Amino acid sequence: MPLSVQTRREKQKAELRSELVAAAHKLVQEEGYEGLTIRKLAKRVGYAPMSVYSYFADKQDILFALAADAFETLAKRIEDHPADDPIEALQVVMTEYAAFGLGNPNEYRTVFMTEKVKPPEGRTFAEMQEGNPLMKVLINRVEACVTAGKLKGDPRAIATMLWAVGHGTISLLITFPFYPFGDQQAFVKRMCDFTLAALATQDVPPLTETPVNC
Amino acid sequence: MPLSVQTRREKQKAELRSELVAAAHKLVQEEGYEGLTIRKLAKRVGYAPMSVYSYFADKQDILFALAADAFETLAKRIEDHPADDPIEALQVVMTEYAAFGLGNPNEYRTVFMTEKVKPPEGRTFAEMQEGNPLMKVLINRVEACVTAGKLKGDPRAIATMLWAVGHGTISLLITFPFYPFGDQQAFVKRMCDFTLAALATQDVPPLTETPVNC
DNA sequence: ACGTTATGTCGTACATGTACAAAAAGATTT
DNA sequence: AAATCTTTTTGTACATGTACGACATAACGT
Repeated sequence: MPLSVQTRREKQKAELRSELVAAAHKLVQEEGYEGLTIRKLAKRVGYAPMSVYSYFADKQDILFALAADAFETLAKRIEDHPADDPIEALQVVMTEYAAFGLGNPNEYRTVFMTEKVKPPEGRTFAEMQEGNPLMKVLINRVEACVTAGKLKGDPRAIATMLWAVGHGTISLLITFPFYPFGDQQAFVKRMCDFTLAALATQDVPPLTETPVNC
Repeated sequence: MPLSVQTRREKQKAELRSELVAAAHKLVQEEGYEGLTIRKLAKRVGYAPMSVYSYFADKQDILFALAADAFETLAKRIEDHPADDPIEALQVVMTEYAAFGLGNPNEYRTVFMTEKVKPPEGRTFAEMQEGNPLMKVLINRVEACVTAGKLKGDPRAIATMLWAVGHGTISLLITFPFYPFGDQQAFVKRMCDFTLAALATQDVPPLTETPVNC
C-alpha cells in the first residue's frame, strides 16, 4: 500500500526538520552555543533565513529540539544503568540527572529553566511532562521502592518531590558556579541521600489536585 | 567640610543611576516586563540610548538593579515578620520567599535563574551571596534554631540545603505552571515542612570546601 | 484543463542589544 | 588662561530574532 500524499508530505517535512536539527547540532559543536543563529543555520542547509520558521516556531523551539535529543540519550543511559536495590536504582537516576545537568548546562537551562508558555508544536503539556521519559523512569523506580517497602506513599508525589530537590540542587550549581557549595558531587550526593533518607521515614500523600483552569 | 569633587561626581552618578532605575521601574509597570528596552528607557530620561551604558554594564545589569529593590523589600518584610518559635521563624522565611518568587517571577528569574558570569559592577560574588541580606537572615534564623537545640549542625550548610529545596520548589512552579503540582501553596508547604522535619533529625556537617580555582 | 485554495519559500523591514569610536564636557596641570 | 587629560555622551553600524506579506508551488475541486 503506497503512502498517501499527505503522509508523504509529512515525512518530507519531518526529514527537513531533522536535517535542520542536525545542522544546528553541528553548528553548536563547531561554534559554541551562542554561535547558533537562525541566519547561519539557514545558510548551512541552503535555505533563506525565514524558511526555518516553516519548521520551528521560533528559536526556542530549535533549542528545545536539540535538548530533546540530549535528554533522550540521558534517559537511555539511566535505563541501561540498573541496580539490584531499588533505592540504589533511584540514586542512579538522581546521580545521572545531576551529572547531565552539570555537564550540559545549556540543554538543562532550555528545558528546565525557561518559561514554558506554549507546548512546542501542538503537543500538550500533560503529555510533555507525564510522557516525559525521564519522569516516567523516575516514577517507575519510585514505584519499585514502594512495592519493595522501602518507600511509602503516592509514587507521583514522591517523584515530584525528588524532582524538586534534584532540580533545585542542579540549577543552583549551574546558576551560581562561584557560590561556595564545596565539592559539587558531594553536594549533590548529600542532597540526594538526605532526601531519600527523609522520604523513607514518611508516608507521602498524593498531591492535592486543584481544578486549575485548563 | 565640603564634599570633594570626586565624591560629588560619584554622588551625581549614583543619582542618575537611580533615576534610570526609577524610570525602568515605571516602564515595566506601564508596559510590562518585555516593554523595558534600552532605547525606550533612554528616551524616558532624555538621553541617547548608548548613554545608559555609562550606568549599567548591560541590560541584565538593569534587570538586576530592578530585582535588587524587590528583594530588599522582601528581606525587610521577612525581618518584620518574627516568630516566637525559631522553627516557625524559619518557616516564615521559606513561606515569604516562596510567595515572593511566585508573585514576582520576573525578578526571581533574573536573580536566581540566569547565569552569573560577572559580578555586577565590581562587586565580588562572595559579598554578593554571603552579604546577600536574604541569605543572611536565613543563616541567622538557622543559627537561632541550632542554639535552641531544634536543629543540629553547620548553619551555613543547613541554610544552603534549605535554599536548594526552596529554590527547586519555586523555580519548578514558575517554569512549569501547567504541571499538576496541585495547589502551589500546599506544595510549597509540603516541601518546607518535609525538609525542616528531616533536618531536625540530622546532624548536618559543613560543606566540604574544595580549592576551586579562583 | 483550469481556476481555487492551501502550503512552502523567501525578500524586506523593523526593533533590539551593543561594539566602536568620535565628540563634548569637565577636571587637572602648567 | 591654555593645554592636556579624563570622563561622559552620543552617532553610527552591525548582528540578531522575527513580523509581514509577496511569490511560487503543489493539491484539489470543477
